[in-house]
Amino acid sequence: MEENLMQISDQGDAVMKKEKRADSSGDEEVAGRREEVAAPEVEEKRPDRENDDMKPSSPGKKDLSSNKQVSVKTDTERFSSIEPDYSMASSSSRKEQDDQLESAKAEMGEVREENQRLKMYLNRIMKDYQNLQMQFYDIVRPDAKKSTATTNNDHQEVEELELVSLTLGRFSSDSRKDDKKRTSGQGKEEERGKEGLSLGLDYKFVASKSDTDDEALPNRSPANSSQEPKEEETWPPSKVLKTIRSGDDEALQQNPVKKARVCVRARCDTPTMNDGCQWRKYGQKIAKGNPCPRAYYRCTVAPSCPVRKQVQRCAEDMSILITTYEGTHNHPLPMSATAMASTTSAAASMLLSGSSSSSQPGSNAPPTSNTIPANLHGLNFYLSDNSKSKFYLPNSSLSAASSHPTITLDLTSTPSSSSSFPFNRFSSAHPTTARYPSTSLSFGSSESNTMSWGNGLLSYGSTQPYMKNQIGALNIGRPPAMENSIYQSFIQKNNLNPPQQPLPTDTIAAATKAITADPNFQSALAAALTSIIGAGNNGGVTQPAGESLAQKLKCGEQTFPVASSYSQTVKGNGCASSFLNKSPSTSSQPGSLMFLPSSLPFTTPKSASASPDKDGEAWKVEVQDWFFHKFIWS
DNA sequence: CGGTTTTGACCCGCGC
DNA sequence: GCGCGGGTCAAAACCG
Repeated sequence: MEENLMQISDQGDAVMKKEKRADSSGDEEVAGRREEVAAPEVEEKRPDRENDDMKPSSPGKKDLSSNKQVSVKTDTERFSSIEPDYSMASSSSRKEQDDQLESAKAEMGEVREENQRLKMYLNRIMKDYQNLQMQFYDIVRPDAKKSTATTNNDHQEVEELELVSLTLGRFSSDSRKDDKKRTSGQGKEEERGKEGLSLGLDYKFVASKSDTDDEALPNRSPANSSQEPKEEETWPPSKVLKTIRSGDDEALQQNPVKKARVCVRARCDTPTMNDGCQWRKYGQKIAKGNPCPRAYYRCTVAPSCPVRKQVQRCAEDMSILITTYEGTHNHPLPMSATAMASTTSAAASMLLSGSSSSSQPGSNAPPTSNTIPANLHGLNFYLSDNSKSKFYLPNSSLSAASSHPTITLDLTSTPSSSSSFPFNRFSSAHPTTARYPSTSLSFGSSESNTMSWGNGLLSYGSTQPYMKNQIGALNIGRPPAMENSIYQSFIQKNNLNPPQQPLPTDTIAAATKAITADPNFQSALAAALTSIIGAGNNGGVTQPAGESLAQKLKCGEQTFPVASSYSQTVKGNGCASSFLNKSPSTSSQPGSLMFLPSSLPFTTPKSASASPDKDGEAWKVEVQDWFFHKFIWS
């Protein structure tokens, strides 16, 4: 699975590159070369061309079907105007030119063949991936459900999950109405987040009832189940659009009922971790119980942006930086910032969805794992069954009084091995969140936490400009030299096997996003690749000048796996970096790694088809490992 | 000079 | 009502 998916990505990348190359070869590269190489021989080729016209499939000539051939002709004709110049050439040089033309054509043919081959690879890999994903669901879901019987619709539903709504923007919902509704009738049915995800990669569940729901509400009564489609129907895009139009900013701000916060714990040597956004410090306080001052920042990307963050060192471990995000950006974000923004938005939405149900007056239902996915499902997020069961809500007694429900993303866990990572979780114990209900997510990559985000928390934006942005959200900045050195020193200090790739700077975001994108991975991959390769040129919005992407973020470093099977098995070298170096998207941000799939090794897909035979546990571990490495190291 | 940071004052919610 | 603590404001200081 791990390798398979990586290969998918790499293959996909390669294919896309090839495609691009092939496509461009028709009009640019090859054409250009033709101008240099083929043109001189045109005149000489004229008899041949006539022959070609007479005998299109004449032996000895590469049959370059389609546009390339046409293009050659066109060029040939175009260059026929300079024929007299070349008529002066000697017969030997003509022969050379002829050979060059032949070689060029042959090369094009090879490229074409290779392209076809790679396409076939990609298709095969996609199929493998699908199969593996199904198997993965089969394996993971039982764990998630435990007592819940697995339905036979899983595969169907998995396929349905491939419908990805590609939108980016604020998605505030009329959740309060819904909440009221739900409160009265179906406490567990909250399916909408309360806060829109301005930067979230919205995965919209388009298909019919999802497996998530099934799993999310395993105990759901038939009546509830019957209501579920209704809930789904009450969440059509039109509603979203309406909400958007009506200005959910106002709605959000006018409803301070619960300002969800996303707390990110990560090991960070720098005063603040770089999430790609521009922040201005507007205050500092000594919080009770923590000698370290808490700094208050607000987003300055847009003057009216309501997003704020608090940064504070952990009292227990000064190396841990606790960053708490609050609010939703109301503006386009720099590419480098979309990841964190999406992450926090997703987490916030999760939290709101989950907490709201439990906080409903009269609702005795604790925010069990079942609740969350259901809530998320309706809105922008979708948690599959497995993730539901593993979603950890330590505080089951979310009080309605809490004004700041907090979800914590713990990136501080230190994996001792790829398969047994400590599951660091903390919640209300944390000073910043002590007053509020909290939800912990650890990205340290224990099985549960890793997969808890594994199903479509985030999806991919469809709008092209935003698509770029979203892809950018997957970017993993390559740390600058200084940072890298710090990281390396850390690795050395801890006697760790240094990874072969430079430290990803947007580790958190990348991990989160990638993890959350899992259920839609296939379609998203294709779309993203298409977008990236198609766009090719830039990474979208440039990094704000205030902070360099990789400047500070050194978070989650300890979550990096050591001597992973991934790195060893897949490729000895930094496949990610190798791709990334080639990535056209890196132009806008030197040193930035763009788009997650780039991290995937580009190797033969053999492991993909080989892995399905693994027993459940080993396979699961590998999957986890893959996720971990993929997201952390990409 | 404009933007950012610092820092004391102020506001507000909550608990007693 | 009062005190506490969190959060924000805004003037001054700082910086490039």
